[in-house]
Amino acid sequence: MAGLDFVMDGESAVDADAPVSRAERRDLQIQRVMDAAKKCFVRSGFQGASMHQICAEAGMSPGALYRYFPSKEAMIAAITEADRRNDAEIFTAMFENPDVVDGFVTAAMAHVRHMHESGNAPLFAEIRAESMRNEAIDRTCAMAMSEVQQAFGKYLQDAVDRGDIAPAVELDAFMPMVIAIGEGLAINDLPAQGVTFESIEKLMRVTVEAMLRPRRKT
Amino acid sequence: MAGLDFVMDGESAVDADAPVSRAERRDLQIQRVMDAAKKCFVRSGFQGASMHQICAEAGMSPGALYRYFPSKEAMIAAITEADRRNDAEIFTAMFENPDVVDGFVTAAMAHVRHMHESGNAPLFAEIRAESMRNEAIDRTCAMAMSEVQQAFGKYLQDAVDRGDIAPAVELDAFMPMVIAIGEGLAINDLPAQGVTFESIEKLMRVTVEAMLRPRRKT
DNA sequence: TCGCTTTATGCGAACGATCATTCTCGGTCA
DNA sequence: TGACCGAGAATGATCGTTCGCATAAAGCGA
Repeated sequence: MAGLDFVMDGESAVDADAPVSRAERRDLQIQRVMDAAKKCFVRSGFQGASMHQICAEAGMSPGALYRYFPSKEAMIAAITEADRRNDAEIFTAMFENPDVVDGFVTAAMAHVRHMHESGNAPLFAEIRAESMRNEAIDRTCAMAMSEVQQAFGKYLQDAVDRGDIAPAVELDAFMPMVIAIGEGLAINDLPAQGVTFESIEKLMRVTVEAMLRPRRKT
Repeated sequence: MAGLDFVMDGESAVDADAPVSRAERRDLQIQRVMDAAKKCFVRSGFQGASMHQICAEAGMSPGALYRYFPSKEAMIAAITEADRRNDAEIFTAMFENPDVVDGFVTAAMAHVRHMHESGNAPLFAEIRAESMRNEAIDRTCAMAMSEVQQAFGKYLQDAVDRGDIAPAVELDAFMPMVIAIGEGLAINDLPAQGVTFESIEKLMRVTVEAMLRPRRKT
């Protein structure tokens, strides 16, 4: 009788599917829904993707899906936050590089690479468009990015204080402009247009160098 | 009985609405619909804005509106093309400036200014997001911009040939990158974030100068 | 370990609302 | 008179969401 306990059987073969607690399984299901939702949002946009499509992609019924997310808006918020937080993490590596220009260029290139490989550019464009009219999404973005922005500001200010760099404009103006430029690169997925990573990095280095250590006069 | 004809009453006051031919009136109505649609698309996005909302904004019934546009998709295409063409025109002034750096910076600043004043940034973001998943919209964008891009390429090539500039990377890579950066600036509406036009122009000039006339070595 | 209750999970039909679009018909011009 | 225009109800489809019900798992006193 005890031999029929399939839970024990599963454990002896692979521990990939069997020995999961209630809470673990729940997290797994949430992840499953989010993966499906992300795929649908990339394909059709937030408003364009229907809950039925997301259900089909997740292999789940509407009744089941709504056990994990109370509404479509909550799903959009969750996807947005996860995506923004993921992007933000890439930049944290920058703060350990003592050379500001090199640190920034390296981090930005990692971001470009990640955007290209993950195919998340359409999702990012969608998030950006949505955040301009949906204040809740805008706040979600701001929250997820605020830590990196603060760290970035401090990173730059330290470099200014020690005389390593002398930005062409005040940091208050510099930060938003760099972020804007970065977003442009993120949305456009240049490698997909045939631009080599080498070209991107070269031009980015020249640009950042000029912004942070401008020539005396013109 | 004739005194009840309010159309004739209007003529006696101002000639702004009365003496129009059938075709002229049709163009006027089309413009009215497009203005309303643009407003709704800015507010709610392409998918989020309903035809009923657009009808209400235009002060028109669905039956009337569908006399001028066969479908919502056609309206999206029309709005997209008009917006892209409008943006493209701003850049044509650049090609008459013999100084490439100054020409580009001046045109780009005009674009930033226009984006800020017209409040079209959300519409642009929406267009950009939509063009990544809707091939028809993508083609509409490409068509509207192709002339300016070609002219821009020629403008730069001429400057290269006469030794005025020496871009940090090949023009084939330079063009998409500059466009990407420009889109980032367009979406972010920096003046709305408190960044002054002076700061934007200064950093832009430093950047463009560095991209087109890079320092010898690093 | 056994039965019993409680809770969590999943399905899929069904809901009312809203969607883009069409139809019908009366009015207005050339 | 005939082509065009406009209103607004109506259409079928699809939307996000809910409901009822069945099953599986966890909790628990004995």
